[in-house]
Amino acid sequence: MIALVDVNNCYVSIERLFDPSLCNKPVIVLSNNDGCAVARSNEAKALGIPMGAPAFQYKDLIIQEKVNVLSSNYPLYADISGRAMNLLAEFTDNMEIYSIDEAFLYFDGFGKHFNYYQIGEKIRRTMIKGLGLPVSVGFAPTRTLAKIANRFAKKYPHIGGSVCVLDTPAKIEKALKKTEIGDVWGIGRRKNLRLQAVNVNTAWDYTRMNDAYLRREFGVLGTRMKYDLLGERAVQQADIKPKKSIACTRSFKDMMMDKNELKERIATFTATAAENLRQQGSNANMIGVFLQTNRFREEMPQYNPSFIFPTDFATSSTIELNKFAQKALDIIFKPGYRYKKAGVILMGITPDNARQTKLFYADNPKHKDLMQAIDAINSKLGRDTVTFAIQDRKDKWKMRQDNLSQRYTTNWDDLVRLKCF
DNA sequence: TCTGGGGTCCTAGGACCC
DNA sequence: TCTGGGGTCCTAGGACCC
Repeated sequence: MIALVDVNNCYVSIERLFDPSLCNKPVIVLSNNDGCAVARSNEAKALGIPMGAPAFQYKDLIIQEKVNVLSSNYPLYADISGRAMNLLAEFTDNMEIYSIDEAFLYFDGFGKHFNYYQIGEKIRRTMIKGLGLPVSVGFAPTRTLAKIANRFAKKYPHIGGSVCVLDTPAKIEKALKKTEIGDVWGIGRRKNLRLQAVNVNTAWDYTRMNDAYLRREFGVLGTRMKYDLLGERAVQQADIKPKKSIACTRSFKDMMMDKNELKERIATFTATAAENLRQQGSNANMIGVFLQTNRFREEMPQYNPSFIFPTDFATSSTIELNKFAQKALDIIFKPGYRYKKAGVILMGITPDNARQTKLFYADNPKHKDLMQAIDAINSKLGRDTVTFAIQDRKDKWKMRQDNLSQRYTTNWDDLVRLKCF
């Protein structure tokens, strides 16, 4: 069996750990620049605030219903997520961390008569007691079914208290018949529409489709999904692999026209991406840069250029990468447009120990030591202690974060304070 | 006024090889 | 009139995930 464990309303639950007054109240957490709702408490969901809702469109409802609105605090969420994963890792020797708030736990070889409800309950108790986070647990023979089991655990918490076990063909069939096809893991908006057009409305309907048709219309993923839904493992566990692309992209608070300001942004994005690249011990062979105007302002002229530069050699040096990034910017920048978003993407990533050397070009060997020194200082004394001269010292580009909680677990100055009465 | 960020995988088609 | 067969690699774009 495979368990999918996920933290309920993850970011909201984490905020509640440090501010219990948020419990039992509608709460939403917003994306960068306080843009869209990316996490909602059950109370907020009940008010009809959808996932990804732009905050300004729900302003009236938020005021009227006294919805607590928070800016996202990613360093805090990443730290708590790490602790949650450590706790979960105690339950099995084979765990796949799927996202910041979910993990697949493999219970292979535990036998038919193992009591999965009990282990599910134990996981829930452990997470509440050890960390204060509410989780849902879904058990099933395959990953796609475990996702469905997890949905049921959330949807019908009275059935065994947020644990759902799909362990017999009869239970699986019943669950599939009750699951709309659009809610299946791997069916997005497009495929949902195409399936409904041929009268496939539930996950069960999908398993009744013939293989050749699924292969032709939905590719290999289409047939794999069918068998996964029937309880045969067709969707394999993902290995832990280094990333194949590393990006740093941001929307700006205001639209931007000045090329020098964009140069600074691109340099800063490159520095961040390169730092992540070095952290996984890799080098990049290509760097892509893009600009975007504001797509929501249709009356304004639109321009969304991008350019991918092959670097002359595999490198993780911020200095080298930024040279290419700036060249790319020179190529795509056109004056007169108001840019709303920009980004840098590192691609063609290869590990440090499998580096293709070039005959005519080489990395400056001094860069490696320099980067190591910079990374060491920044990791010890805080992000952005050492930056490149082209980078602004942040103040100017501060995101809109009107309701940011403290970095309770990642910054000494933000530790929780207790008062003695 | 205001609308996120960071990833993965698959496929078809082109270009190339012997 | 008529023009093989069997591959690999790369890329852009689409679709999906949280």
